[in-house]
Amino acid sequence: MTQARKTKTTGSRPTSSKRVEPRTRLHADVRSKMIVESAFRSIAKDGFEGLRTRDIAALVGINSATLHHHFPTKDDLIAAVAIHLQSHFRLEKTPAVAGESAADALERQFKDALFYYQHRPEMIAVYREFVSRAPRDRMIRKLVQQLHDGWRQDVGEILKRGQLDGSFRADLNRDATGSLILSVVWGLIAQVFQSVDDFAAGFHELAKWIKAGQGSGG
Amino acid sequence: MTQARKTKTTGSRPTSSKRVEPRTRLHADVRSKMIVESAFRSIAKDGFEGLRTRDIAALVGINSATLHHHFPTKDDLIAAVAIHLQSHFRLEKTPAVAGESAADALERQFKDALFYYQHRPEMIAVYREFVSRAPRDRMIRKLVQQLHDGWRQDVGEILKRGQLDGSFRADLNRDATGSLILSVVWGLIAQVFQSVDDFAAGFHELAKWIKAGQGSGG
Amino acid sequence: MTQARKTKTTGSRPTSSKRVEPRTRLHADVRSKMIVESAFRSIAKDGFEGLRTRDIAALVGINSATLHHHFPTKDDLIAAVAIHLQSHFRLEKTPAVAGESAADALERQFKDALFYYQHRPEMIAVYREFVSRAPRDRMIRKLVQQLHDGWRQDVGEILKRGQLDGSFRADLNRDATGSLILSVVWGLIAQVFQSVDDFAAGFHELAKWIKAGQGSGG
Amino acid sequence: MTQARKTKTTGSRPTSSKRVEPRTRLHADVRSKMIVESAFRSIAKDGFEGLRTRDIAALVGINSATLHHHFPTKDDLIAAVAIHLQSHFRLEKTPAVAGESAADALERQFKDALFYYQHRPEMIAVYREFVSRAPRDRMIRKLVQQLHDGWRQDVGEILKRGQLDGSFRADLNRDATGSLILSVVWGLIAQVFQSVDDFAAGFHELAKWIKAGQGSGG
DNA sequence: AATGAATGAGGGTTCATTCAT
DNA sequence: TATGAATGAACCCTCATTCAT
Repeated sequence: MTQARKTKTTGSRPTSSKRVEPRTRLHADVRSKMIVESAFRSIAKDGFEGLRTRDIAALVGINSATLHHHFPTKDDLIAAVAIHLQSHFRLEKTPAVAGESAADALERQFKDALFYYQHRPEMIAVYREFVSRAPRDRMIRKLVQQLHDGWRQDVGEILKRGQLDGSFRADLNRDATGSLILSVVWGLIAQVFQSVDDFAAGFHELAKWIKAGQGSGG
Repeated sequence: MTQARKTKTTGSRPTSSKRVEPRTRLHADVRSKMIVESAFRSIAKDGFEGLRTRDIAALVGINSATLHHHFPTKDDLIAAVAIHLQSHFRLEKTPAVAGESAADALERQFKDALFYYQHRPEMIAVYREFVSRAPRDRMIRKLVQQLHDGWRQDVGEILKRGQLDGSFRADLNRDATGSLILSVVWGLIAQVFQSVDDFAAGFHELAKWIKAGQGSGG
Repeated sequence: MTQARKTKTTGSRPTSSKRVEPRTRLHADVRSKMIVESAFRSIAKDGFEGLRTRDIAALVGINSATLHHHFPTKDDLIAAVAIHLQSHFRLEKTPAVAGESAADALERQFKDALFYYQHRPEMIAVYREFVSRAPRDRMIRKLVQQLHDGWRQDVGEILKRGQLDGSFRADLNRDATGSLILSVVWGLIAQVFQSVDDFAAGFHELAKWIKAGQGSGG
Repeated sequence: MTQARKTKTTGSRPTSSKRVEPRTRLHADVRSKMIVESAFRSIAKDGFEGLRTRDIAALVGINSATLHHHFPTKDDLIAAVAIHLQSHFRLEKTPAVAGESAADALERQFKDALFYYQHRPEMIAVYREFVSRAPRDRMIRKLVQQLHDGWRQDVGEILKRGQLDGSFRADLNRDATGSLILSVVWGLIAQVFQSVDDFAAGFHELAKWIKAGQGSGG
C-alpha cells in the first residue's frame, strides 16, 4: 500500500511459493569472516575496481542483501578487509628470536618479505591495492600509514641495536638507511626487481653496506 | 570513498538548447592531443577509477561521441595516454653530459627523479597509476616494463662505467645494485620515504656505498 | 527530495556485539501501543513515504521482526495508526455544553479546529496524510469518510438547531452550508489560509452570514 | 579494462549481436514531453509513491537510461511535471471576458474549478499530490505557493471590483472572504463535498452572502 | 514475546558505447 | 569531423517480510 513495492498489490501476504535452498543460517561472525575473505581474494585477483558486492555475495552463497545485512556499505566491507589484512600481517610475521643478533634480525626482515611474496601473494596483491588507493582514501591512507610506521620502527630498532653492539657501521645515517630498507622491500612488492634472486642479491648488497667496513666506510 | 560516484551538480537538462555552438572542426591530431592531455590530467588527479570518457569530452569541449570517434574505446584512449607518458619521460630526461663522470651520471639519476617528483607531479601520479594497474593489464604491463628496462639499462651502464674507471667499487654486484637504485627511486614515487630529504639522504647513503671503500668492502 | 533515502549515518556493523540486551518482554498491548505511537509520530513528521518498519522498531527499541510479530504487515500497522487517530479525535473534542446556544456550538467547532491546529499539530499532519492517501487506499478512505461523516452530522445538527430557535437564517441551505463549514476547516488543515488570523476572519465571516440578516438575505 | 564492466573482458568491441527494434530517434523536446506526460498520468493514477522511472520509461517505450538522458534525476522529472501542471492550469483557465461583471467573474471561478474537477480529473489528482508533498519538498512548496498566490490574487481583484461597483457588500472582509473562496474550491479538490451538487450549492450559498443584502448585512 | 540472519524484488543511477544524421 | 539520442548491462543499496531459535 504505502511503498507500492510491486510484489503485493492487494493486502494478501505472499505464502511460500517454492523453497529451493533451506536458507543456511550462520553466526554473524562466521558469515562476516566468509564475506571478508571472499572480498579479500577478489581484491587480490581483480583489484578494487573488480570488487562487486553481488559477486562476493554469490561466492559466499548468499543473497546480496544478506551481504548488506552484515556490511551496510561497500566501504564497510573494504574497511573490514583492511583490518583483515592488518591482522594477518601481524600474525604471520616471524617473531623476534630471543637473543638474536642485529644482523639476524635484519635477515629476518628480508625473509619475512620473501615469505609473503612467495607464499602469501594475495596479501601482497591486496596490500599493493590498498597502497595505490591510499592517496584517494583517508581510511586506507591511515591503515597503510600504520603498517608503514610499525615497519619503519622495527627496522629502526634493528639498526640501532646493530650500531650499539658494533655489528653495524657507526657512521650510518640510521633514518635514511631505514627508509632505504623499506623502499627495497617495496621494490619487491611493486615488482621492480626482475626476480626473487635479484631481490635477494639487492637486499644483501645493502646488508653488506650496513655491516661493511667496520671502520673503513665513506 | 569507493566508487566516487560523481554527485550531480547542476542537473541541467539537455533538452532543447537552441543555440547550435559553431561545432568547431579541428584536425584529428589536434583534437586527439587535447583529449589525451585531458585524460592524462584526469588520471593524475583521480586515478584510473575516476576516468570517465564523458568527463574528458566535456573538459575538451566536445561530445562524448566525438571522443569515441577519435578513440573508439576507452582502452584506446588509455593506450594513447600511456604513449604520451612514455614520450614525456623520454623528452624531459636530463641528457647525459659529454665526458661526465660515472658519479655525476649517478647523481643525475637522482636529480631526474627529484625533478619529476617536484616539478612534474602529474607524471609521477600517472606513472604510479599505470604501475598499479600493470598486474591486470597486459598493454600497461608492457609499457611499464619498457620504461623500467630502459631505466635499468641506463643505470647498469653507469655502474659499469664507474667500475671500469675505478670510481665505483669493483666487487659490486652490478645487477643487484642497479635494481637497488631503481627500487629506491620507486620508493620516492610510491611515497615510502617520509620526505624529500629522507629520500636524498637515502640515495646518497647508497651512493656512498657504491663509491665507498675502494678496496675495503665486505 | 523524492524517495528520501536515508543516508547511512553510523554504519555500525551488526557483527558480533556480545552484550545480549536483557530482551525486555512486555505485554503485547503495551508493546503494540508503543509501536503505534511511534509510527504515528513518524507519519506526522515524514509522511507515509517516510514510514519504515525498521525505523519504528528501532525507535521503540525492538527488532523489526518483533514489530512484525505484533503487526504482521505494514498495512496492519497503518490500520492501527488510523484507529489511534480516530479515537484521539473523539477523545479530545470539546464536549457539548448543556444548554449551549447554536451560535456557541458553531463557535465550538471553530475553536476545536484551532485547538488541534495549534496544540495537536501531529494529529493534523497525520490526518492530512491519511486524507491524501485515501484515494488510493480503501481502508483509509473508509476511515476518512467516517471522520467526515461524523463531523458533518455534528455541524448539521448545530445548523438545524440554530434555524429552529431562530438564531440562524431560515433560508439557509443547510447541507450546503454544512459542507461549507467543513471545507473551511479543511482549508485550515490543508493550509490554504495564510495565517491563523486569516482563518479566524474567514470563519467568522461565514458565521456572520449564517446568523446574519434574520430576514434580509438573498 | 578500467571499470571492469563485465561485458568486455578482452579488448574486443562487441559487434552488433541482434537488432530487435530500430531504435526510434526523436527530438529531445518531443521525447521529453512524452516522458513528462507519462509521468503526469502515473502520478495522477498512483501518486508520487507509485512513480518509478523504469515504469515511465517502459510506458514511453524507451530504455530507462534514455529517460535519465533526458532527466538526469527523478527530481528533475518531477520538476518538469510541476511545470507541466502549472502551464496547463494557466492555459486552460477560462479567460476573463471583457466588460464582465464582478458577479460573473466570481461565477467563472466556480465554473473553472468545476471544469477541472469534471474534465481534467488527472490535473486535480496531480495537484492534490503536489500539495500533499509540499510540506516536505521545497521546490514543490514553491510551485504550490505560486499557484495559490496567483489564484488568491485573481479572487481578490474580483472582490475588490465588486465592492467598488457596488455589486458586492461593502462591509465584506475582503482578505478573509478571498481565503474563504479558495478553501471552498480546495474542499472540492480534497473531496470534502459529497457531490458536485453539494459543491455548487455551497459555492452559491457563499456567493449569495457576498452579494447579499446590499445594505442589510451583519 | 523476541530476535538475528536471510531474502526477493525492486529502485534510482551510471557509463562506455552505438548510430543516424 | 561532430553530435544528440539511445541503450544494455551493471552497480550499490533498500525494505518489508520470513523463519529457525
